Amino acid sequence: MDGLSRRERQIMDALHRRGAATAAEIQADLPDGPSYSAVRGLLRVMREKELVRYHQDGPRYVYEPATPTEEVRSSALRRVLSTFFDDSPEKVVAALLDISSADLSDDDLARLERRIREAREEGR
Amino acid sequence: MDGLSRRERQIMDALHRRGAATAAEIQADLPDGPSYSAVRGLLRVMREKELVRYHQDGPRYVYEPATPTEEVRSSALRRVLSTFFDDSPEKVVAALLDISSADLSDDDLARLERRIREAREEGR
DNA sequence: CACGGGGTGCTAAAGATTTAGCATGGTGCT
DNA sequence: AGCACCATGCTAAATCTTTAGCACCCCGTG
Repeated sequence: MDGLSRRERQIMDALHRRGAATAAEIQADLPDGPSYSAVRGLLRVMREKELVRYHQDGPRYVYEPATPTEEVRSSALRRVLSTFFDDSPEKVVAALLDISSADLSDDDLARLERRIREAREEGR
Repeated sequence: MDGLSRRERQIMDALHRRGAATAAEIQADLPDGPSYSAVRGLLRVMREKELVRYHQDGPRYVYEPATPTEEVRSSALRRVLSTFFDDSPEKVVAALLDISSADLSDDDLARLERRIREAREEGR
């Protein structure tokens, strides 16, 4: 079985976004309001599949992704890069600016610019 | 029903990557070698759900995504941005450079830099 | 013309996922 | 102690996905 089911993905997303969460918090993040019971059922299965880790926090479990967010993050980015942007980082940056330029201060942009300049200098 | 099933996602990915494809081409792109028949079954359902469009090309159908790639693309990026990068474009750029700096020529980087400078100038 | 090849549609069954609901256990409060 | 509350585990059923396989159609060729 390759890949996650729909709900599993939603849960993993919530977990990566929050870092760690209880069943109730996860439930709150999921679309179409599944029941609490349903969420716990899912989590049980995901525990068995080792998709999530958990540790006890007083009376409840706190879940977190079994594979570190950094890892998943770069493969997610890679996937987007290759399926939607033709493997062109430039296109990603363009889209990124499109999406969020409204929310970017001049400082933010300056920081971006510097990042790239640094990469350039390193590369020579 | 919100979101796609596992196979549906795989198919949509293939379609976005290729722009358009026949059932056989799609099959070739899918993990775990599903049968041709299975692929067509999926496609039939997806047609009904209006996830894909198709048009006849001689004897066969050529499929394409029902919603234009640009749209999906930016929501995919948004999703990654928010679930993995804390809504910080800068972090995305950093990761992007990490992932692909090997493949980026100096020119590429210069182009990136310019893009950002332009955005900056526009914003003032 | 008959046949093979490659496409289509469809149905029905196998398999996964997702859900509800019940049983159980701990904690804190009166 | 007994109750309410909030967790947990589990099973069994509903639902959705995914698959195989058959029937049909069109086209090119021997």
